[in-house]
Amino acid sequence: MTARRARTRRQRLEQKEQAIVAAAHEIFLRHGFDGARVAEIAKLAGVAEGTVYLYFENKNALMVAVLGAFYYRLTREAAEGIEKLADTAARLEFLARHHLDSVAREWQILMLAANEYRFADDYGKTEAYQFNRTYVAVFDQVIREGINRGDIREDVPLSLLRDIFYGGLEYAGRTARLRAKKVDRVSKAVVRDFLRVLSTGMTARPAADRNAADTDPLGNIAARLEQVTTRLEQTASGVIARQADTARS
Amino acid sequence: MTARRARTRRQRLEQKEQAIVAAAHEIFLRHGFDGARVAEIAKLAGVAEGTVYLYFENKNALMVAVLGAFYYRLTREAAEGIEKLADTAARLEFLARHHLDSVAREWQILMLAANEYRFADDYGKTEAYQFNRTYVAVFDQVIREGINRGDIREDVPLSLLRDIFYGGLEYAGRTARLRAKKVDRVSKAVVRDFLRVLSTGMTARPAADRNAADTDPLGNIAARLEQVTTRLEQTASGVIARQADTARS
DNA sequence: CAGATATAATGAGTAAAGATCATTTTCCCG
DNA sequence: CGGGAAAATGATCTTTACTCATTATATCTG
Repeated sequence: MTARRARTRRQRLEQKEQAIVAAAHEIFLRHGFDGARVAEIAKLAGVAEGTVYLYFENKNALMVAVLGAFYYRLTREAAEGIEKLADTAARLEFLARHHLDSVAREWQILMLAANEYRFADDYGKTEAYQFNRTYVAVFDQVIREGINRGDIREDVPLSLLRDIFYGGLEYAGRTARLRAKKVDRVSKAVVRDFLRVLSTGMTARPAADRNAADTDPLGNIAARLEQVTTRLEQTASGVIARQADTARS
Repeated sequence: MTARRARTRRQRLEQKEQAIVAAAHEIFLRHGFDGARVAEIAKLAGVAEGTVYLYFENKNALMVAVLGAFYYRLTREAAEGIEKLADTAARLEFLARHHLDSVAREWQILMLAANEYRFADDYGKTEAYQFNRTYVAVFDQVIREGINRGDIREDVPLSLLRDIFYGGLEYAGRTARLRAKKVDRVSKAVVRDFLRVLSTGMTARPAADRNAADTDPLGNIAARLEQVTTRLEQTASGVIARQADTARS
C-alpha cells in the first residue's frame, strides 16, 4: 500500500530516501546515536552501506533528517491540538500532556537533539535549533494570547516560561521513564501536578485561597502561629542534635 | 606547592591519576565527549596513551571520574552555601544561582552526564545517577524543611519540584549561553525571574495579594512573628557554628 | 651495593566503524 | 538493441579506542 510501485525516477529516489530515514529512525530509537551502526541502517533499508552516503553526507546529516521528521510531526500534532481549545489552561494542559507522552515514547529520538546542542558553540545555527524554534512557536503563541487575555503574567520573559515548561517536562519525563516502563499510567497525574505548580507556584498556599480565609481570619492566624512553632521546634532539635554530636567527639 | 615531590609509591600513583583526570577535564571541557581524543588527553597529562588504560578501564570510565569530581565540588559548594542561610527563599535563591552559574561555566562537563542517561535503560544503575542523587539531596533537604515550616506546598511530589527546578535551570542556562558569552551579567536577573515564577506561578497575579496586608492587621502581626522566628533560626545556626569551631580546636 | 623480582610505562599493533571511490549494475531513450 | 548517464555496490581507506609484548623503573634482599 505505502510501497506502491513508483513510476517516475524521482519518485523511486524519494521512496528510497524515505526508506533510509525510516530505517535510521528505527535504529536510532533502538540504540541511540552512538550505538547505531550505519551498516545496520543500510541493511534494514535494503541498500548497501555506500548508498546511504549518496543520500546523506554523513551519519550526522542522517540524524538531522530523522530529527526533522520527528519535530515536524510533533509540531503538527501540537498545533492541531490547541486549535480546538479556547481556554489557556486547557491549551497548556494539552501541550504538556502531548510533550510528555512524546518524550516518554521517543526518548531516544529527542536525545538526538542533545547531540546537537552539546556542541553549544554554534547550536543557534544548527538545523536542530530551527526545528525546535518552530515547535515551541506553538507554545509561545499560547502564552502571548494568554497574556493578552490576562491569564498569564507579563512581568517575566517568555523565553524563561518556555525554558521552565519544557525543561521541567523533559526532566519529569526522564523521571517517569526511570520509574516504570508504563509511562502512560502516571503521566496524567504528573501533568496535573506539573500544571498546578506552574500555575500557582511551589510556595504553600496560605490556606487562604480556597479556604474560608475571608470568613475565618483568626483561624488563619492561628495556623500561621502553629507553623512558626514547628519551625522553632526544629531549630531547637537541631541545636540539641549538634550539641550531642560535639559532645561525643 | 601542589606538585610537591611525592615520596611514597602510592602518592606518586595518585598524583599521576589526578594529572590524567585533570587533563581529561580540560579536554572534555574543550571538545565534549566524542570530540575528545584519548591521545590528546594522554599528551596533556604527560603520559603515553597506553598508560591512561592502566588507570581507567576505558574512555567512559575516565569520563565518569571527571564527572564525579565535578559533582563532588558542586555538592560541597551547595551544601556549604545553604548552611548559613536560614530562610527557605534565600536558600533556594542560592541553589538556583549556584547551579545556573555552574551550568553556564562548565556546560560541556554537565553534558557528559547526558552521555549517561541517553542510554536510559539502566541509567538508574550508573555512577552518574548516584552523583546526581547526592547533589540534589541538598535541594531535597531544603524543600523538606520548607514544607515543615509551611513555606513549600506539600500536595506535590518532591521529585516533581526537583525536576522543574533543575530542568528549568538547565534550559535557562542553555538559553543564556546561547544569547551571550557573558552569562554572569544576565544570570542574576534570570534567577530573580525564575524564582518569581516558581514561587507564585505563571498565572497573572490579581494585584490583590500585597495590598491585602494593609487591611489585615492580624496578618501583619503574624508576619512579624514569622520574621522573629527567622531571626531566632539564624541565631541558632550561629550558635551551632561557634560550637563546631570550638570543638574543632 | 648488586642482583633479582615486581611494578609501571611505553608505543607499535589490532579491531571496529565511519567515510570514500573505482567498478558494476540498472535505467532511460533514440 | 545499444550507448550513455544515473544509481548502487562493496572493497578499501582512515581514524580512533583499545591491547599487549617489550622496555624501563623502582623496591627488596643478601
